[in-house]
Amino acid sequence: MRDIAHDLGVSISTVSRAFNDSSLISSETRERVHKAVRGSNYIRNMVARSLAVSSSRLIGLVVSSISNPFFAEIARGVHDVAQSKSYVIALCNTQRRVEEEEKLSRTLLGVQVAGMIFAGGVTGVKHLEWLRQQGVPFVLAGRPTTGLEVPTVTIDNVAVGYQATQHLIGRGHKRILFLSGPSDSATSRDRQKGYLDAMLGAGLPTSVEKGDFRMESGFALAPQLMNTKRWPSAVFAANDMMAIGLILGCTNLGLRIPEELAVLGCGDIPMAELIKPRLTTMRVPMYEMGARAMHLLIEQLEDRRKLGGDAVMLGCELIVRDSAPELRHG
Amino acid sequence: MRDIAHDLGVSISTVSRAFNDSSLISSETRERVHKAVRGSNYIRNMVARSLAVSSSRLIGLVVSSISNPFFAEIARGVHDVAQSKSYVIALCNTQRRVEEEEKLSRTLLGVQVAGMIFAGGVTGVKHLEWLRQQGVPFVLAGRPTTGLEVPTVTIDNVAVGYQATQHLIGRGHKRILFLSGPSDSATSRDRQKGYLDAMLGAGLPTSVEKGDFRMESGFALAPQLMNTKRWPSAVFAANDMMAIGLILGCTNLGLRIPEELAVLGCGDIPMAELIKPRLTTMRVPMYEMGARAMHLLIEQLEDRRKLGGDAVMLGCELIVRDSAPELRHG
DNA sequence: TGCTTTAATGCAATCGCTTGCATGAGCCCA
DNA sequence: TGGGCTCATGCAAGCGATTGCATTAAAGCA
Repeated sequence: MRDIAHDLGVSISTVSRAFNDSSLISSETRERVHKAVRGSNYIRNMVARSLAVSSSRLIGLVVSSISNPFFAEIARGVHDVAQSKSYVIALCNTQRRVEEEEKLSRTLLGVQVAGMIFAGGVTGVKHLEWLRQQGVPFVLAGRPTTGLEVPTVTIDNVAVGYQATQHLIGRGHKRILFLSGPSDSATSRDRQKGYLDAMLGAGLPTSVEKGDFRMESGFALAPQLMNTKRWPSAVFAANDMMAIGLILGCTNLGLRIPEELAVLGCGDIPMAELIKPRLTTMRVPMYEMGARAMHLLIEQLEDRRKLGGDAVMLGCELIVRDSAPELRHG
Repeated sequence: MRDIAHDLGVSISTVSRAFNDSSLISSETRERVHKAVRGSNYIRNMVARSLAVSSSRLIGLVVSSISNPFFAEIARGVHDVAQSKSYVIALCNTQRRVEEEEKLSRTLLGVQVAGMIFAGGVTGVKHLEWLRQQGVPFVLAGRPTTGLEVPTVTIDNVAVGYQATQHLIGRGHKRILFLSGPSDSATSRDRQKGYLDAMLGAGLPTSVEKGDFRMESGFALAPQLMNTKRWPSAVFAANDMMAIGLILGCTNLGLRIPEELAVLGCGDIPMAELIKPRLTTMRVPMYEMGARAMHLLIEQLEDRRKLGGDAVMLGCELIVRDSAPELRHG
């Protein structure tokens, strides 16, 4: 920057002002500076800038498991809008270890991140309170707010469960089983609530089987169903993996899907459209979740008043494929 | 830091030296400082430090598509070793757009990254030369070196193809077909070379079918095979998706796997062990690739002499499952 | 005791950029 | 013509650390 100032015969301040689009500079000079910069291969030192203005354009993104495709999608959403506003993101992977999360927060504060986004993971309220006290804006993506008033973007899982169940009911199914996730999963509980609401609302009998989100529990359900005298005509699984397991299990036993059993999943993971029959499922908009989270953060960053807890809830989209088609089979 | 210095009645320099484990300080003072720091909630400002020492502990990680599980695994590998050496990583996603890659490089240079890792993607030699000229250490992960002498970690795909084919040959297969990827894929070409080497070495006839890495091309191969009078006894597919497509296609047509056709894939994507029969495949160590890349980078960072181009080639591990088992069927 | 050596500390400049304030040039209006 | 304005620019003091050099105190040695 010194060099550029010197070449142009102006002061360093002037060059700096040109960069910052200050109104204290003539547009003519601004142009001269920009031209000179393009001509050189000067790259502005953002570290020095950060120090001077004591705020950076770094955003800390704390993810509980980057190799989980869901979180990778969130990361992509965050990244894309960050980039469009010329923020750069510092990625941290906690692998679900709480200690990591706290240590990483300190590290991120050390590099003076302008804000943070927590996706998944298990940060305690205490930690979040400490964070707020440090004065870093942050937003939570895809996890419940745990009591604290904090900007959050989540999935409305009750609505998801309700909508999915409605689809099945609308196709004439009467006996619909819900295959849940582990009982400590808020996600699963909410989806189950949506399921129950829809069933009770329609005056239908409910029936819940407990799973663990892994494919095996879907697979294991298949023989169990067939031993029942009147098995359900449809199953709504709390996630896609279990739904896929169920499909595989049924196919294995010669039960035809969707003719003899409709299966509806939740998530729309890539595998959903690869399996035969292709899985009908609720698409959870992870990318959008990341993007919205970043937008929320930017709002806070640009307008410090808005430290309040806007909570945005995203809905899901039903993706109708073959395992629970538009028209009822059989 | 000023506060701490003041509280302890020492100078700022002393505190700084305590942090840096300088030998110019008594161990007693060092302890006093550290204790005081633990007591306060002071967090060292790494931005200021970076400016002063003109080097940061930020590593730029440029990935061509973070939502691709392969790259996510690389990212995890990079992240883990970075974290263990207290580097923090700045993630950039290019979505395969070359312009992005160059713009992002500038951004990363602007935040004074200590080094960069490029995973996947398509950076041209020109850009790499420019980067080197800028004096930033960098390493390439999972892409060919394109002529320039640059530290790189890649998969030895020729060896992979050879090893996979050997496994099939060792199980008594004589007619083995290779299902290739698109012809502009160096990865596929190398695996094919390995296949050819192994087959010719064993005096067996070779036969290559052209695919495109997508599941469909595997699926489409199935009927094609069955129309052949003597179909091969085994297929080695250049990636898992095609192998899975092939399995689905065969199952669809009633061809039994592995009894009537053995199938061997490449990649070991999560789906590989979910499909029935579970896919025998070559595991490509993406995580390790990221980790090694980061190690290579750290070497350069800590010892500036080593700007040379160590190229490490990772082998793959054969994961024997059901689609091409240890013992020959049929 | 007096002088050299060594170890521990403080001072102040520096990293590259921002920004409040001072300065000076040109302009308008009385 | 001169005083007040506005506009563009430069000066210099930070931002929060690091670090070469000076300084001081303690210790060693003759």
